[in-house]
Amino acid sequence: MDKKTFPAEAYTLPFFKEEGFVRKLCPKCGEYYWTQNEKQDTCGESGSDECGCYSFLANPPTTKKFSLPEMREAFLSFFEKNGHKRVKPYPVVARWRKDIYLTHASIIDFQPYVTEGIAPPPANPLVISQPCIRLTDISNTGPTFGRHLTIFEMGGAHAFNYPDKNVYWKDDTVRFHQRFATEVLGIPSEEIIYKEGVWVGGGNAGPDVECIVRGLEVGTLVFMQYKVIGDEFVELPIRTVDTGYGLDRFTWISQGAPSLFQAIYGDLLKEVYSMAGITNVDNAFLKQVAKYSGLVSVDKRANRLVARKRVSELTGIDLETLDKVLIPIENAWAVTDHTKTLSFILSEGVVPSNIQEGYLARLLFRRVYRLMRSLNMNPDMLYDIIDMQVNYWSNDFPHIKEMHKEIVEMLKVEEEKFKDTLKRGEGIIKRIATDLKTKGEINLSNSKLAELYDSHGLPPEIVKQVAEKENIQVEVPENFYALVANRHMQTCKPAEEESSSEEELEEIAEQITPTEKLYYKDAYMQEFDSTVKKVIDGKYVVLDHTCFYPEGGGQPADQGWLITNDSKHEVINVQKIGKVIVHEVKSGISLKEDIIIHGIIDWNKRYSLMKAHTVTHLINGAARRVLGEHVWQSGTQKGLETSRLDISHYRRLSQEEIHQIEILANKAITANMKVETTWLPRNEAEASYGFRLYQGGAVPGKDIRVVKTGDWDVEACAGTHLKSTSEVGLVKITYSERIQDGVERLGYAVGLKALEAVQKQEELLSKVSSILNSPIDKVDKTAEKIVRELKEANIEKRRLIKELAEKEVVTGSMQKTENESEINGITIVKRDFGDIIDVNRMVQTASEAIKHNEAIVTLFYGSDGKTCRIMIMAGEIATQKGVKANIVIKDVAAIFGGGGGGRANFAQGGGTKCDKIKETIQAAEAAIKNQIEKC
RNA sequence: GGGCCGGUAGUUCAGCUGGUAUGAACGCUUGACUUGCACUCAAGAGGUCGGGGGUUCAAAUCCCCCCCGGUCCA
Repeated sequence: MDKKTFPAEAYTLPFFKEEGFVRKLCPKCGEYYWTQNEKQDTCGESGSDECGCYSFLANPPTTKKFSLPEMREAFLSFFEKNGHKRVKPYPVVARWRKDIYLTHASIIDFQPYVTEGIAPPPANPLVISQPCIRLTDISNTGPTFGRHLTIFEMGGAHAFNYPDKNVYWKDDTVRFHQRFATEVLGIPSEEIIYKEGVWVGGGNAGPDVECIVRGLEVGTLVFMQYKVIGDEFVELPIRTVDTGYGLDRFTWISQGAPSLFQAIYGDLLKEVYSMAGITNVDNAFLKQVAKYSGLVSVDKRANRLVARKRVSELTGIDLETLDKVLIPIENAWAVTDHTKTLSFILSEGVVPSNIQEGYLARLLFRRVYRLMRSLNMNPDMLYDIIDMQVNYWSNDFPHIKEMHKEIVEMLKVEEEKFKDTLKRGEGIIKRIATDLKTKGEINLSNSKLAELYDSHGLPPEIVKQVAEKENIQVEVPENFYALVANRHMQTCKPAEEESSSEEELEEIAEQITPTEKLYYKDAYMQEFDSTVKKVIDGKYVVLDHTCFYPEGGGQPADQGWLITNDSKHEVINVQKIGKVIVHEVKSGISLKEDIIIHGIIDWNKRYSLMKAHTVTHLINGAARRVLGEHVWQSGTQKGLETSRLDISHYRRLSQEEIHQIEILANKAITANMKVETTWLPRNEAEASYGFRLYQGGAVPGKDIRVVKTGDWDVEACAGTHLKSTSEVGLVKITYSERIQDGVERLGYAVGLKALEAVQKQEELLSKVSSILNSPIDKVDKTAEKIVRELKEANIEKRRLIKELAEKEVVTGSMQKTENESEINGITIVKRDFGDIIDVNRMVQTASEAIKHNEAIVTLFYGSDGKTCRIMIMAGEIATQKGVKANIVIKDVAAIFGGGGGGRANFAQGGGTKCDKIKETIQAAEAAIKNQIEKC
């Protein structure tokens, strides 16, 4: 897609004119910018185009130094004074959205409900300081001296302009920025450059201006006003002012520190330095490099090396020195940053895992672990750093302290898992090394290196370390991670497909007025009268209002009947399409629009599902109480027989924990708690109950249905619920399993079904007890004994076969059926095993015979009428005399319609033409004789 | 959600193009020799080859489905 541009008018604001800003074209990067400084001849931004370099180092443009909390407060109160309402930060885990895992900008908090006009903003205009996590910047964290971080605070001043209500737009937005920078921070007006840009993200777009101060972009003012459809920009009804003030960057320039990390972390960073054994950090040196650090940008395919070379040219410091001094410091910075990110993510109950947001936590942890390893730090120091981070940030984010214990616990479990992975990996590498050495190779190929990372989680530097101990050379290519990405490209298949009939239904449903939902008015309503609004394809029926519950939130759809004066239609499925509820009936040909019907739902089914749904909330609350605050629902399905709830947890559940959860849930049932459902505006619901509401994931809409079960549990939930918990009667957890790393599934039965489940277990136990002929309280001991005896019997059987074989040879009991002939001192022993075609028997007997006499060849065969077997074994001497059993078998097996193979001293074959077995054996005998004679 | 790797003795793993798992090492048992801190030697025990189908005379091995574990990426 071509890069879109906006005309100059889009950026030409009264403010610029009034204040004497002029629009210039930057000769280096080719972008337009606005400045009050006549002499300014580039946009000044320190980036890969080298339009400028940092000039705030040891020379802050502000009148005083700010700490991050001071900067945050200055920002918030400035906008507060200017009509903005201060809003509390949202979580860093964006559970209210299904398209992303993490909050990576302040506007994320208000998408999509506010920006699309579905729900009103909590205030308008508003101001917020939002902790944001950007893992895309993970490899830049460190090398860019703090311009990139995985976690930072975005100061967001937002205004939402509706067609009938304009708050403020571009001009005021830039004025606010200018005033904040000059009046509050004291930055000289002519030092602020506004660079024109085009912002595109999350399906929206609009012009933006980037605010540059002494080489560093400190803020971006975005004017979201388009929706991106294909190549087109389409006007949005709501225009959103989306400003991002980089509070960490503002803090940095206010202190003029060599790096942002020093400005933000202060003593905490010094502690990390000392743990890493980094002493005497040379700030003058750092400053020299920092000046040009804006040129550095590492992405997946490009590299640190090119940027380093350029910095080396500009500073005149040789590459080796740069690396030697910088790498440990950059790593220490990254450790400091990543541990903050981990503290934040884990404090919100993300459990490290191999999927979804849990994987992001794992990625961070493993990176920190590796960085610490490269700094020769003791892994235990991680917990000291985490302690410091928790203390450092809990002043402003108190919930982190509350989760301190759980954060540490999860990290400890995660550390064990990574250690296991590494240990496993070492074994794999060693084996590969031995393998390579036997082949006479000394280099590990790039593809192997990529495979080790991709399939076994072994980072290249660790592979290198281990392999080189084994004398295998490893060259880690610069584009290593691109190689890994390529592996994925090659194997990725495009997946698509969406049923067209569903789309059709959606289109039709849009035309119909929303169905009134009687099940929300009264969940206990079983019958109703209604009018048919629409019949589609003779089987999809839309009513004026209904108490049929459509499938959703893990609760299956209701079933029942739609009855007219002269017909009865079975409802087999109910779905919600848009705002319309569609009943699928077995045959609805006779249903016509506008006729009155009487609806009856299958109440037994529905009532069971209501019990299951309410009990799911109770189990969820119980699990949280037993296991901790990191427990979140990650999936659920209600059913008539059993229901299940998947929860996040970092360990397998013990039986004791399961029993504890079961006990608590049953206590909650007997506590006879009221289940209250209320519709609340999104903002209000979030304010009263927090984001824990979103147990079932993102919930659409302006108003949210809140289901509150006494003081036990509160969730946003669309399901039908009991009035009181005591109606459930009983819940029995029947199983638990691990769905994914970090996700445990609990299965349970409710009410009478729970009793049935217990009775079934009982029946099973008594059945086992009667089979074992043992009293119930001793079945375990009896079973143990029986299994042991069975094993012993198997062993005995094998021993007996061998013994039998030995005896047969010794006593010569083979005589009757055997048939011996001799040639050149080699005896050929033929034997028909009759219907025994168990090769093992033949083998045992043959090997015993050969033990006694190495100068024989056994030619054993058998046939059960369907298949026949032939086996030849030759003793040492016979083999020397030229017997090649495998060749004989291969040659003759065709005669009885089969094949075979093996080695010179042993071969076997089989076939299906059992009537030809005599012939086959004769041929085999002849072939063996032939081989011996020829030798 | 997608991709990749793996599941064989108590443990860590071999087992190539189907043809005896006399599998290897460590651990275990017994004996001998020694008694210092991975002793040595000898003998021995130990395996529904993750589960279920299929192909085949014959499957740990090939094909399909499922289960379990690991891992990378969204």
